[in-house]
Amino acid sequence: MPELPEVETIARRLQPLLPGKNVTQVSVHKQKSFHGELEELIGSEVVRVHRRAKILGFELNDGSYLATHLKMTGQLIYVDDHSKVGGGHPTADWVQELPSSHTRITYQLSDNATLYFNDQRLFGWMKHLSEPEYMDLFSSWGPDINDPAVTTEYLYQQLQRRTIAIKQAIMDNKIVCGVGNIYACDSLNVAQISPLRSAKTLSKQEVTTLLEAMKTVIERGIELGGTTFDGKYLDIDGFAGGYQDELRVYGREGEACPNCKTLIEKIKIAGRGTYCCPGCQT
DNA sequence: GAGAGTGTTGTAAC
DNA sequence: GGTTACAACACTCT
Repeated sequence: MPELPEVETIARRLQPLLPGKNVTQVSVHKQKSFHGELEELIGSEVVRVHRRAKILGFELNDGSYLATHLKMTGQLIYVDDHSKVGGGHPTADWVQELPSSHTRITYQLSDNATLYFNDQRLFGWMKHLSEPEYMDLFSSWGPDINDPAVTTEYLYQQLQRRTIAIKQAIMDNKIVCGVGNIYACDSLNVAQISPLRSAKTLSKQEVTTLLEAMKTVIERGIELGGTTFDGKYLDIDGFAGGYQDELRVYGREGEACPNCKTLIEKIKIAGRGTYCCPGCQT
């Protein structure tokens, strides 16, 4: 499930690979997954790979952008050169079989490189946008969680206006971007705050603790290359991330809390599975 | 074999 | 404006 660390990992891996390459051919296998005019894309050169919130943007040489949101099951897989067995960029074995039944778009690039957009559940998308259209994607959103603009003061002011559960609040893009279900659960466990607490009841000290926990957990997620569950998130070479081995509470119902050894519970908040410790998260 | 659960986000309704 | 419910979808699990 791509959240900020997963998308950031993809951006960092693609940045040294894509700039300077041209789009030579595009095959859209599922019309729903692609928005824009294909003809305008052919011949474009990738200038830069960029992430904002959970959106990945490829800046092109004409000033337009190819933007993508992976939603829950999207993957971007990069293959250096299918004809070079064992050469070039290393990939998982199954990558050699692409395109698969879940491949929605295939981009042929110069130097025989290929970029596959796979998306099992068809929620994800790729859009070719002008610069203003691209910027407009973010117009109603707050800053990224790892943006220095997200200070205790900022977050505290935002939370003071909300009566919703704190877990829901930190996942709200209008407040702060990039915190998904997995990292929200883990951050609240680090901060020892109950996900059920109404947002406005947090003291300034608790907001400070929570913010630090969120930034630390997200940073650790980036360091380890993201979280892979059931193969739903994969890096550009088809391999899994590493954070799932360090998860504190997410997906660990019935296991001991890393803080106090109380058994972790699974509850539901706003229709989303939520894992927390009834012992130390108050 | 039917039904529920999964997770992100925009939208519509309150 | 905040909050809530739901739709978009395919696949797994009960």
